[in-house]
Amino acid sequence: MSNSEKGPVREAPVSLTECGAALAIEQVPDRWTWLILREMFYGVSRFADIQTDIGIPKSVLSGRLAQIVENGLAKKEAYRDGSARTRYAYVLTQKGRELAPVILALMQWGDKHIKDGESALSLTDKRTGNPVKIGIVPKGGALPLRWLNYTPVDQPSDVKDG
Amino acid sequence: MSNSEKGPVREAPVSLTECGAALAIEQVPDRWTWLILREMFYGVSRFADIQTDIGIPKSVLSGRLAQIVENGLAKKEAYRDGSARTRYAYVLTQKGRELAPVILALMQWGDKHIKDGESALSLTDKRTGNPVKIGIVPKGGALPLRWLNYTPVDQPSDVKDG
DNA sequence: TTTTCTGAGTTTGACATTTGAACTCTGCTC
DNA sequence: GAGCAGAGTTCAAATGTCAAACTCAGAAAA
Repeated sequence: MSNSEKGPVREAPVSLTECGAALAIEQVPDRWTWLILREMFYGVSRFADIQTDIGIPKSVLSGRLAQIVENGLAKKEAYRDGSARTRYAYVLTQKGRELAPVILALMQWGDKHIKDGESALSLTDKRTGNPVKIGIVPKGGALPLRWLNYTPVDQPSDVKDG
Repeated sequence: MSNSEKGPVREAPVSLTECGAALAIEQVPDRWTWLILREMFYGVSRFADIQTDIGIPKSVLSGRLAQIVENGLAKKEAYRDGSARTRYAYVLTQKGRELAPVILALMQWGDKHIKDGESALSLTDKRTGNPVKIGIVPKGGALPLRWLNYTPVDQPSDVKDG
């Protein structure tokens, strides 16, 4: 990033109430909320599945899901597993889905700086199969989210795409 | 995003310990840490400046800064304001600076979904002056961070760039 | 020399949140 | 009508947060 270098900066040029980043942080304020959203990106949508996958206490999960729904990041949808009674799944809304670049940027950063360059998920352009990443692009130059394809790299898993 | 749609996903394809995003979240786990990093991106580096800018209790700031330094996101640098005694500033390392795409993606999302499209910061390509954004790009197609220029949009502020 | 000032903390004690375990509620299926 | 399972709620203990008061270092003023 860049600004003029005349003396130390004594305050942010954009206040907390006007800064999109600060406002976004209010809606995704903590570790658990991030991890829950990560699960939802992967398509994990049920209370118990999320709970065991990330090891969150049920009481906390319950509260976080309520916030997530209230903020419009996900919605509670009825589903029926076989002939069992109606249950609920939490699925991302458009607003929630559009957090994907944030999560992916986070992943890219973690892969580079914590995993020393090893990535557990490969991202490609669904049409061409070419690898993609998150980065700075001229306005209008980004690929739409719906062209993004992801495949786990290493461990034999059940999610795959074609 | 995309995966095959045969039944609900019951667990994430990438475990917490292998997922770059999950590992990244461990290093930036909460609201305060995000807000502190936001300050540092803007160049605010002094304890007292960060403290009053985001309204964090000193005791919490002290702890968070220690974590941030320990995780290698920033380093504590001596500085001397005029002839006064040596003091310390917290400045981002390369690792910390490379969180920029995450913060900017967050900002972009907040501007779109919380501020209804109004942005307080305009991002441009430093060489051409053309507007840029964060998005999905073919590998190798992203602009390097050092070409990024940001200018506060509206409020008469002291940070400017040319 | 002693005092004052200021940035950068630490300490304190009241308050809030998180945790894990146990409990509840609901409506199928046996 | 008993058992079961998913999705919670409730509880007490541990942990974290907050605001205010206190400490510490060293330069400068008195």
